[in-house]
Amino acid sequence: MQPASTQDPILLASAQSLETNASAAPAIPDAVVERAATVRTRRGQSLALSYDGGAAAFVVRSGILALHVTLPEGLRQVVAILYPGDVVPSAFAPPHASAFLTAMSVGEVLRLRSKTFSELVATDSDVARYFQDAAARQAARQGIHLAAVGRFDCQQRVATYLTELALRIGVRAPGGGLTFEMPLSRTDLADYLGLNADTLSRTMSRLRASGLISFQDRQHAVVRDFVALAALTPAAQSLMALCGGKLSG
Amino acid sequence: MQPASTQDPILLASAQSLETNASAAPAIPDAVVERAATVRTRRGQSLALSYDGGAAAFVVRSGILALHVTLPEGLRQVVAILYPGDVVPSAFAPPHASAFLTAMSVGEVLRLRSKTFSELVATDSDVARYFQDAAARQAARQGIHLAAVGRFDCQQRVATYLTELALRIGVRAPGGGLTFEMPLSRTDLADYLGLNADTLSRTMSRLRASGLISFQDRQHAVVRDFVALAALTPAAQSLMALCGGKLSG
DNA sequence: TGTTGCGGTTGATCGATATCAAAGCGCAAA
DNA sequence: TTTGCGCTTTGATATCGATCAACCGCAACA
Repeated sequence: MQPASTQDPILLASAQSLETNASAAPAIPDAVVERAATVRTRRGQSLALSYDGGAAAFVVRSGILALHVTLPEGLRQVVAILYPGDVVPSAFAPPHASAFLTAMSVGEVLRLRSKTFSELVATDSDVARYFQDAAARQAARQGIHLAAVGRFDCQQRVATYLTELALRIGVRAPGGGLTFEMPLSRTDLADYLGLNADTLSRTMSRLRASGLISFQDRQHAVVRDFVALAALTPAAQSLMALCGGKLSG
Repeated sequence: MQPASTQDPILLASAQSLETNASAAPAIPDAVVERAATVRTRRGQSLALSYDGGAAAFVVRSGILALHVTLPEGLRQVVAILYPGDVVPSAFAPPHASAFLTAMSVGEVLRLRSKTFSELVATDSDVARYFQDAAARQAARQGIHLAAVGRFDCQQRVATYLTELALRIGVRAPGGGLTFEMPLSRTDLADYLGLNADTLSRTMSRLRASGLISFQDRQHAVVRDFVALAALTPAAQSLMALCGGKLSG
């Protein structure tokens, strides 16, 4: 496979078929919904990973969440961004790392006791299949993200993030391009990408200056040239496969 | 069959005894073993993630493996190091990323068709529980590792890796300290830690010069002062919880 | 109305790490 | 043995991103 170029037909195809590719997460099994408490989130709300002192498991129904960890010395890292369909048993979070979930938008999250969820996975084959799918999707995304943090330069990381968001939640803007709401604050995004917030801001400004993106306000981005943006990230193809289910051809 | 650590089943961290190894991987369910092909690995051997053109799932029985990905522009990243008990369905690997498994030591790996494994998880509650445990352990480790790559400086990353290895496979050396075999080459380790190989080599040399570690040869490390080494990584506590007993004092 | 605080942006500077280059080492094939 | 090659180490230099500091916009609030 070739690196992405601006002429890449796959990229073009994706840019043109964005309306249809809204995320392909399978429906959450009824057995899970029935046994879960529904939590309606608002932006900024944080959810403890424990629940009456016991472990909990979360399933994202809608909206976007982030899983934060803080290690000693004040090192903060956003370990994962969670989209609808994703599953987070509290055991997924590293121990002794002050882990917590934060809602980045309004949405709904299902919460169960870990034991309940675990039993469901063990006894209900639909839930088991659902869990396997979710775990695989999330692991694959984490792999890409690790490669981005470990190997990409600043601009590539930012382009990767923007490309993923555009694919996941972008909608066609009136003047052409794709609009979406930026779920993470600049600070959280820096913690996600392994960058300094100042550096991130500079990189954003450079992308804005180059005309690839623009901002209505800090939280509303417009991708003016998706193909050029995607060409900036070495992970473009992988992102298409992960986030744009309809273009696998 | 087993890695070198069988000589000393109880890990000792300097003078402090570790409690029973809470993180010891549970036994692989018989149902998995019965349906799997056993692959005996030697160091350097690579295993394709597909199997007769179909997806495969792997379960590590003994030894250590690495999951490599290569993104366009030649960016290599070791996405995970796999220890006994770990599970890797090929769907865990990012798509379009030239992913493959490489054995880093002699060992045994069970290989199944993905479909077979998936059905087992869906129908056998022991397997389902096993898979959940493995997925959680691996996700938690990945979280720590992401934080290390995203937020730690060079020395902290190396100390983190060495601490984890010492906890997992270190055995007490005659002259005091903990010995273990380094499963990754310097190049692979650099790709795992998100560092340049030159920089990694320099950092190792500095640690060696400071007396914390020494090398019999490139692949045989001796941790001379585990406590001091662990003190260099902000993730020490998390690693203790994930990889072995806990620091008692 | 001013004050305070927080998050974001931008500039100037510094330093850790990447890059480039050269040499040593280990190992396998010839 | 020699040859060759890949991995490792080490030195010199370059550079990207972090750090420090100032300022802005905005919201909460007295």
